[in-house]
Amino acid sequence: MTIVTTDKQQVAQLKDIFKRAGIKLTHQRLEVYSAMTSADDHPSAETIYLRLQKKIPTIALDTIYRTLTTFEELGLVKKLHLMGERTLFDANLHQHHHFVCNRCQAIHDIYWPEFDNSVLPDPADVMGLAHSRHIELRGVCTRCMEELDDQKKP
Amino acid sequence: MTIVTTDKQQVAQLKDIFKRAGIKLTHQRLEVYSAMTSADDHPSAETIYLRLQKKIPTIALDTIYRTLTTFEELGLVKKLHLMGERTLFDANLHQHHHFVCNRCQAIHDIYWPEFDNSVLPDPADVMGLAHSRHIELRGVCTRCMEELDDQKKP
DNA sequence: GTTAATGCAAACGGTTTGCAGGGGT
DNA sequence: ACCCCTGCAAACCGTTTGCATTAAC
Repeated sequence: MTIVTTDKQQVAQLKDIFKRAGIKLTHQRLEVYSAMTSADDHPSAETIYLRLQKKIPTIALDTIYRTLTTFEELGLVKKLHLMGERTLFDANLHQHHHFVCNRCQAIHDIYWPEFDNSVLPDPADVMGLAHSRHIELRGVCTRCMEELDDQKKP
Repeated sequence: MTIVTTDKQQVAQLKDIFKRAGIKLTHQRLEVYSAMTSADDHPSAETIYLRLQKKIPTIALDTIYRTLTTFEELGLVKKLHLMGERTLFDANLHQHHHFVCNRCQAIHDIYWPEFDNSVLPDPADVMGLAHSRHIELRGVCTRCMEELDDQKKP
């Protein structure tokens, strides 16, 4: 489900988006965006920071925060508030949901178009107009279940 | 959907629960529990703190945090991480979901047993065993929609 | 009387902000 | 040349923690 684009395409897209928004396309913003779209997990600001330090040793953590906030305002990334601790960021803009493993904290994407297109129950409909719907499943992931099984029979 | 119990029943229930857990039933814990079960919103620790200051002027905010954490470990309340900012607490233990108004930040409970009992899609099933499922709807509540309409036609 | 819970204050960690210098347009 | 963005450091705010006192058992 990952959108594969060449770097050149990404840069051209970004240049256009930033031009429309009237803000500058800096090296840091490019790298943060690249790190976000190439991430196959749901990184925190600090995770992006650590990953970029190899490429840009002088980058500052608050720049990551500012950049990701800018990206969110432009609709390039979404914030996730799953674990209650730090904010996570997601560059996957396709409608999807999340499975969180309570043991290893891994987060997996779930696609469920039948749910996305289903009609909300009456009580929810009366409450207002829902623009978005997000499911958070919590449990134990397959790998952790295997590890737990292995512990039982040594 | 609110469970109505008399104070005496609540105290008896709590005494039993705390005895089993081997911890003390203090005045503060009683009042926090009472404030939680009588709340018809989804209060933060600070909200509970402000509400209790009238009854217990010397109560401290960190006591609220400790108490609510204890309650959560006992399964008496649940933590909510909806808005990304502060943690909210919910004494409604019935399986339910939430509608968050993006305009006024109001949070409404949604009951949707058909969803709760529905079979998860294959991809989610492969990821692991889901113990809980929670939907977060976001949009504009009915009241805010009316207010927005009123602004349009003065 | 023993032990755990409270209140206070200080620490903590993630995030935000004020400011001066540097880089994009 | 202009102004925005960055890096640095300090502030910020919700939450947690160490410690002495107080209250529940």
